[in-house]
Amino acid sequence: MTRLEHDPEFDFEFLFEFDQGGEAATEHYGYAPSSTSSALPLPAAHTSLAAPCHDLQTATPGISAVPAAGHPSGYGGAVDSGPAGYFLSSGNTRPNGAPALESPRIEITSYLGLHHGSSQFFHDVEVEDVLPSCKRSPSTATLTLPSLEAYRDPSCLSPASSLSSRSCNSEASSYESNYSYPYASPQTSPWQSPCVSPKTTDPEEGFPRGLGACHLLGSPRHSPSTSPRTSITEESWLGARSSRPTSPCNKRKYSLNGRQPSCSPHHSPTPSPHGSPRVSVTEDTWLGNSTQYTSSAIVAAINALTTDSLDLGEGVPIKSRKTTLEHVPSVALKAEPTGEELGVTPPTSDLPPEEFTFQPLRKGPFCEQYLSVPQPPYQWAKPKSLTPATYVSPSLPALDWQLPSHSGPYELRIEVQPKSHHRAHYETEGSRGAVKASAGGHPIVQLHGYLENEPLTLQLFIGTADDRLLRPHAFYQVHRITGKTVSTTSHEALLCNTKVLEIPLLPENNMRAIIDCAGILKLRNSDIELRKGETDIGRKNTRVRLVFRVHVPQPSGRTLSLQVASNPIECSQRSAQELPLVEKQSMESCPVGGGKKMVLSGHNFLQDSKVIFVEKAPDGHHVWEMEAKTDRDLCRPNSLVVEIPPFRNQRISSPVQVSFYVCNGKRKRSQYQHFTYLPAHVPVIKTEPTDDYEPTLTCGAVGQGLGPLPRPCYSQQRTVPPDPGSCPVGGFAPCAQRSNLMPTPPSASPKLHDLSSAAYSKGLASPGHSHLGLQPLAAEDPTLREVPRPLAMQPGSPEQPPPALLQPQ
DNA sequence: GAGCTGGAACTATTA
DNA sequence: ACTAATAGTTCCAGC
Repeated sequence: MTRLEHDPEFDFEFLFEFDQGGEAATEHYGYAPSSTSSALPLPAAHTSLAAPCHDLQTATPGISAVPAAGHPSGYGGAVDSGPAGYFLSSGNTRPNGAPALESPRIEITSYLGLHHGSSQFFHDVEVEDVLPSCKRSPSTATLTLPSLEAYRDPSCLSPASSLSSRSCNSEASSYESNYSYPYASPQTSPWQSPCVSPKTTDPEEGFPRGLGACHLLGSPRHSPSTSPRTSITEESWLGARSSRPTSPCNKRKYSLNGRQPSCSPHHSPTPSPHGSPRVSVTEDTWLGNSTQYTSSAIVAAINALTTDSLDLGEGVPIKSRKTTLEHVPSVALKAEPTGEELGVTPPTSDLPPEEFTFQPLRKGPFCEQYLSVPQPPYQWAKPKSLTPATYVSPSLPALDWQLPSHSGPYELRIEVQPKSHHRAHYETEGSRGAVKASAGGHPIVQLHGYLENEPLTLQLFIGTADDRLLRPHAFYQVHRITGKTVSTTSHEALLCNTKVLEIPLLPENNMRAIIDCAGILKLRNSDIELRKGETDIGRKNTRVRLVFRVHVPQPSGRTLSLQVASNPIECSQRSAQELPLVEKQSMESCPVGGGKKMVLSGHNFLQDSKVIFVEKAPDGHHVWEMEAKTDRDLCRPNSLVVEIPPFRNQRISSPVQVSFYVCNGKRKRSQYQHFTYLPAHVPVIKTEPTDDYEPTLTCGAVGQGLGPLPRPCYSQQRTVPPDPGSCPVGGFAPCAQRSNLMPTPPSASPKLHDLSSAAYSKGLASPGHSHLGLQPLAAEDPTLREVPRPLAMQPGSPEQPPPALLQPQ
């Protein structure tokens, strides 16, 4: 097969149509309700993505399970003849403009709530938003965050709540910064978001829409008020701490050593992330300040609540929860009342039927996921403070979706890669600053091909750097850095447990952004691993990537989403100091005979470093291992010259993908790097991924500016099945992630593909599959997570197969 | 004084 | 079960 044959799919893009026309929606999946879109300036539409996007993704599983008569699930939902996907029925819009869901929707299983409670939640919020302002419930102001806090898992909040991150502040600061944001204009503001009601008259109007309101950016931890700190009294703060799960206390015995006097929450050295802001925010303070809060603030608060709920679902570390349980009585008491206080009112008749359907889902499975936690009494539908315009439909791709880095004239490229090492900070620490570039300065990202005058929003989140599909990293979160040294405005958003930094991409800057505002926060493994549904382990899972996304509005009203991931970044202090790291290799392949010299550049190379070539069987075990000769004399801490060993089989007929790693000791090994042995006498096959696009392909958009060597090679980016022919997708070099890194080959003219029904219906057709099949199963369904992914889904594969082909098996 | 950093102590986990 | 090695967290100190 040839790639060309599949180009259309290969290059597929995620085109999200806001359905302004109303019909397109049917063709593309999951889309923003026309109403919403119509009300919002295009730019706004993409800016923030929102939770909604998660809705889709999260919802998918559940939805897909349903016969979905005419209800395409989320993005993939497109059913050829069916009604517009998800929220798209153009003709079926709610009074408020929000598209009405079709009856079948009821079939959505609770599953949605289970893993995507957040989305659901968002959805609810959105729904609420849709409600006329007159219907808003004043009760919003009565939201008793503290109670909710009790449930909240600090860890979940940790990112935001962490003192170190000064989330409270940062959040607040975010808002503040937003105010100052030059592009606050509703029309042009990069922050604009479909989520935010354009009609808002709130003071915060200038503030990045969507971001504040929709995204919760306002993370719960962040006091809605602009000055969280002030609103937090010392007492409340301490109190909050006390509630902290303080995992360390449970584990550590510093007290015994005298190092840490007490584990008492009150004395906890590390202010509980969770605690705090929320808990610390007394009703009084909240209410008191609330007056100054705009609807956005309220939204943020609501979001916070939602976040909590989310946390309960996914984000809340059980450990924390356990702690909470220890205080169950109080918690329960608090929580219950809170719900009451919240004045959560059951969905009223005002709400479209569709929206009601969500109720059960949310409460049921969603909460069940957190068995140990008392169920929050509050109801999702409650928040009604949002303006109609704030309704946001789930339209943007979920964070764990694999998106291309370029499409048509557009290309999102990392002009300057981040350093391969960046010590992440814990919540208990102060910030360790922004991620830097290896040559000094900071990473730079630029969107090429965009000629409009409308600013866009660049999103940044911390993604994984393992061999699986790129997805938000469970143990790391992006941390917004502010200060004199930070020149780039940014805003924090929280999407389903993942912090997203939103940075303006301005035409006057050539759509180029210097990422000097992004730090990395490390969450305690124990907190994350214990949360239900989390299957990833934190131990030795210390590599991340910066993932950038941009949503480009298309003339057609659709939105093109592009994504690019940086080179891996080692975030562990120890690993960074001890483990060898290969950043680049001078060659990607050579004939089976070997003998050629390959230069590795990276870190922590020793004269005693060994380079081991390995061929792995599909099941992971090593079929062949060979130590390559290294030139000790040429060995430098940052470079190593190695002679390619001959492959075990000199008669291969097709390229064979092997791996190699640098070893400094028993357990000090670098990540696997990939290398391809080519048949000795067979001409290089054009389709061989590695060779064709060598220079650019290299990590495509990602690799530039890294040095003399052709390209950085990271295992996760370049994994090619040993035998291309065995690829389930037949010829496609299967690799979702690759797409992010590798530009389309010249021969394959980029085409703007939208996630049309055609493409997605295939993948979505079968119930139970995640939309597009691109979405990491794991993220959605723990059970699926355990299932080994077919090679076709491996990120490292050379090319990204069509969505339809990437379905999990 | 706060934010960054580099180091290292101390605990937890794994081999 | 015990010990050593390794990894994760937290704390300290200097800039």
